[in-house]
Order: sequence, then structure tokens, then C-alpha cells
Amino acid sequence: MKTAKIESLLQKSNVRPTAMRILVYNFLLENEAAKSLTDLENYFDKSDRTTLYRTIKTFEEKGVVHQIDDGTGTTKYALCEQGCNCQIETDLHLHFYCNICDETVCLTDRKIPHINLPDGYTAEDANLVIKGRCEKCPE
Amino acid sequence: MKTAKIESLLQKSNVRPTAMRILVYNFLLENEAAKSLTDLENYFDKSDRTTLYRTIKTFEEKGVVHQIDDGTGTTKYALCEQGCNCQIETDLHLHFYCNICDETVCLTDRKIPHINLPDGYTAEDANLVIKGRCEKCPE
DNA sequence: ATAGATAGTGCAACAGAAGTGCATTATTCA
DNA sequence: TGAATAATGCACTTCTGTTGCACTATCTAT
Ligand SMILES: [Mn+2]
Ligand SMILES: [Mn+2]
Ligand SMILES: [Zn+2]
Ligand SMILES: [Zn+2]
Repeated sequence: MKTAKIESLLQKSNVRPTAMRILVYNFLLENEAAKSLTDLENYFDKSDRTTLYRTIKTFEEKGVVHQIDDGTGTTKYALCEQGCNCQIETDLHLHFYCNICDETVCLTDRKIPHINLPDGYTAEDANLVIKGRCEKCPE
Repeated sequence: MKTAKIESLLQKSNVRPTAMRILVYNFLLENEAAKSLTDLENYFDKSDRTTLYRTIKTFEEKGVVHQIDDGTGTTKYALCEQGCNCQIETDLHLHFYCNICDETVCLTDRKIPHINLPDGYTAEDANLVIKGRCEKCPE
């Protein structure tokens, strides 16, 4: 994607398009799998960890990316779909973690099914992670 | 529960019932909510963190407790039900995290529904956490 | 164009959770 | 009883996430 296009996308989300932010956005765009802060740190070894941290936090606040807790212990991030409403309410799609290649992907078209809770419990949010073998890791 | 009863339960799971292990087992038994290593550390302030850590790890290996990743960033543990087969395959019940009281409970009778994955994906394990308001935290 | 305000960046330091090496102590069993 | 084995306690380390503060870049109004 052209830099100019990313710039305007960021501006639409009220994120000032700095050089670093454009690079991070592009990195997330080119990778199908969700990325952690450490992934960013390793890829952008010229940049500081804090900058990347704050970049991703800004993206998150402004609804550019959403957090993924895949159970590995490290939080990952992926770009939000166009029209995703993570900011207001969580977009309850599920995530898939591959035990073989150690990558996590959004399955945006698979929504978390509704669960009947015991009396007195009210659901506000949900997180569903399926672990197994991904399509790129044949047996 | 009587100490002798706990002793025999531990022995059945091939865990040598030391004083500390019996205390930890009892603590988990008396608490409905799942507990973290830090919770144990705070409660048993006489004991060393490493001992508690290895106690809970032993319990986990021997199928006495199961891990819960509730998305808070700290792993919690709860006793396995009688007849639970966590060791062989994960008992796919879901967990509930209360945003108000910050406690996590097993909903052992609510199983994670089967999800149809895209072609090429195979599921081996799953984790579902519902977040909201628990029965003890009325509005 | 300039100055002041605002926003972003980089370094250092810190906190919390998890895990390991090793010496010491307790328990088991031959 | 003594050797082997298991459990415990202390110190130290790693990893992830987070914050304070100074410095720099960018923006905006004059
Ligand atoms: Mn996602
Ligand atoms: Mn459980
Ligand atoms: Zn894979
Ligand atoms: Zn509650």
C-alpha cells in the first residue's frame, strides 16, 4: 500500500501519520499474522522499544488495531477490519493460534457463539482462542 | 475437608502429600475462585514463592489442578473436578472473569461449543473466557 | 518567518510474573 | 543407620509491559 494511502487512513482515525507510525502500520498490513511488541522491536531494530510501544497503544486507543490475547503470554496486535467497532464494543471474532508455526491469526468471519450463563451472571465481553494446526502447516 | 482425606487424594494423584501441599490443596478447596501464584504467595506469607510455584506446577502435571488464562496476564489455577481428564485432553469448560470483583471461576458445566474452522485448520485445544459481572456482584 | 504550544521520540529505570541453579533439609527405603 | 531421592528456600535471571523525563520535531497563531 502506498504511503499516502496509509497516511490518509491514519488521519481518518485521528492518528498523526509520523514516519514510524506509517512503517508500523505497513508492517502490520503486510503480515497476515498478529504481531507482538517484541516482534515489532525485532523488526524495527533501529527504533526504540518505547516508541513502538506507544505507537501500538495509540493505534489501539484510536481503533486502528485490536489486542489479541492468544494464551502465549505475550499480547499481540492486528489491524482492525474496515467498519470494525472495537472502540465501542468488542468485535467478537475468534482467534486461532497455531501450535506448529507459533502464529496467531484473526478469524474475523467466525464470531464467538452466544453462551447461556448461570443465573446472576452477565456477559460484557468474551475471548475465544482455538489452538491447533493452521492451514500453512500441513501434516 | 480433613487432612487425612486430602492426603489420600494427593496420593491417588501420585503427589507426595507434604505439609505445604496439603495446605495449598486446602486453600484451593476453600476458595471458589481460581487463584494465582501471587494469591498463594500473599496468603502463605511464611512460605517461599518457589515452593508454592513448584507445588502448583506439580499439581498441574499430576492433574490435580488446571491452569486458567483469564486474560488478566496472571495465570490462575483451580482444582480439577473428580473425573476430569485435563491430563489427557483439555476439559473444555469455559471460565468467567468478573470485571467488578476481579475473580475468575470455572463454569464446569458449560462446555466450549464446537466451532467450524476454515479449510486446512485443525483444532486441538480451545480457551473461552467470558468477562462480565458475576453473581456475587449485583448492580 | 518566528515563537510558543503541542506532540512524538529515546533513554533509563522500574514492576510484576515466571523460571532456574544450587545448597540445604526432609523423607524414603534398602 | 546410611545412601538415595525428593522437597524446600534463597538468590538470581529473563521477559513483558510500563512510566518519568529530557530532548526534538511539528504545528499554529501572530
Ligand atoms: Mn482479531
Ligand atoms: Mn476451570
Ligand atoms: Zn501454522
Ligand atoms: Zn464479581
